[in-house]
Formats: sequence, C-alpha cells, structure tokens
Amino acid sequence: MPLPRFWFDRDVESVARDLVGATLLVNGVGGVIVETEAYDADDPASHSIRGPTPRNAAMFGPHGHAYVYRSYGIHWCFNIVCRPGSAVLIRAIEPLYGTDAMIARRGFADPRRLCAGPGRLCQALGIDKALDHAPLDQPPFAIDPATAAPPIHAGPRIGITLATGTPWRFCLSESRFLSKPIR
DNA sequence: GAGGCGATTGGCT
DNA sequence: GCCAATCGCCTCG
Repeated sequence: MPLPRFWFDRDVESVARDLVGATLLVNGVGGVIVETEAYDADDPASHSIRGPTPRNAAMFGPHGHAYVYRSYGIHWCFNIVCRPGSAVLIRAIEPLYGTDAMIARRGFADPRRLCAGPGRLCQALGIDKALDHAPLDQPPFAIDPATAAPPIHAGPRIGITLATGTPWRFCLSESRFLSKPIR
C-alpha cells in the first residue's frame, strides 16, 4: 500500500528516519531509499529559514508534495515536504527498478554510483523542476513504506556550513549505495 | 544592479 | 585533493 499524504504530517526527523527502507518510484523507475536528511522550519541549514521565496515555495505548501530545486545551477535535488517549512532531502537509493532507463539517463552503468547523491538520483529518475509541488501519492510518483524497521545510522548532514552538528542524516546501516560512507 | 555563494558532481593533478 | 560548471537567491549599495 502506498504511503498516504498524511503520513508526512509528522515531525520531519521522524519522517526522514522512517523513509529509509521505503521504496521510491518515478514512472516505475526507482528503488529502496538508503539515505535521507531532515531540514526543519527553524533550522539554520534549511532553505526555509528566511521564509518563503519563489524557489522554496513548495516547502510552505501542503505536506506529502515534492520540493525540487536546482543545486549549484546544474543539478536537481528532490525533497518531500512535511510540516510547513520542513522537508526531507532524498540523498540516495539502491537502484532496483528500471535500471536500464537510469543508465540511459546517466550514461553510466556502475550501480554503486547510479543513484548515490541527490543530483545523481534526480538525473537517474528523471526528476526536474516540472515535478516541483507534485503530490507524491499520485503518478508519476509512488512511495511504499518499509516492510520492517531496518538498521539505521544517524550522523551529521553533508555539504552544509550551518548546524553541522545536528545528526539528521539517516542511512541504511549496511548499504553499499550511500552518497558517502558512514564515518 | 552587481557580486558572492550554495542541501553537487565529474574530471584532472 | 582541487577546481570549474552554472543559475537563482541573498546582501548590499
């Protein structure tokens, strides 16, 4: 059973943790989420800390929708909106479904690097600005919950300069598909 | 209106 | 390990 939108109407740290082990599909292409990060409304590292802008507007919209933004002017990053101003960044998945489509989009076949990183994941799954604000309980999206609580490692978030001590990066402990190894 | 910078990645030293 | 690519937003002036 797909996750209903109200499942995301919880504190963002819990949602980020519970998304590890869930299956994310975009038009049937995807796999198991192995790495997430939580960003909260009053979080100095969050795009939402200074209030709504055209870019981050989706973070202040309804929960259970996508927030897609351009990173470094080049890549796309995919988030799931929770309560207002909070979202979970999906950083890596284990590629399982439609891997031929992922390889075609990425031009690279190494499964370890196919979806390991927020920019790579969006390229492999075909996520871009067109999906900003899109509801996640409807096509092209489908998210199914983890069948059992997997072993999870929490640590500091990656690539940020503020709030670097907050342990809101959640990884599937034994996964070989993380964007960066657990320390 | 100009300048700086970022929740990144890939290529080269 | 270092650095360029490239664009929207923020901070000034």
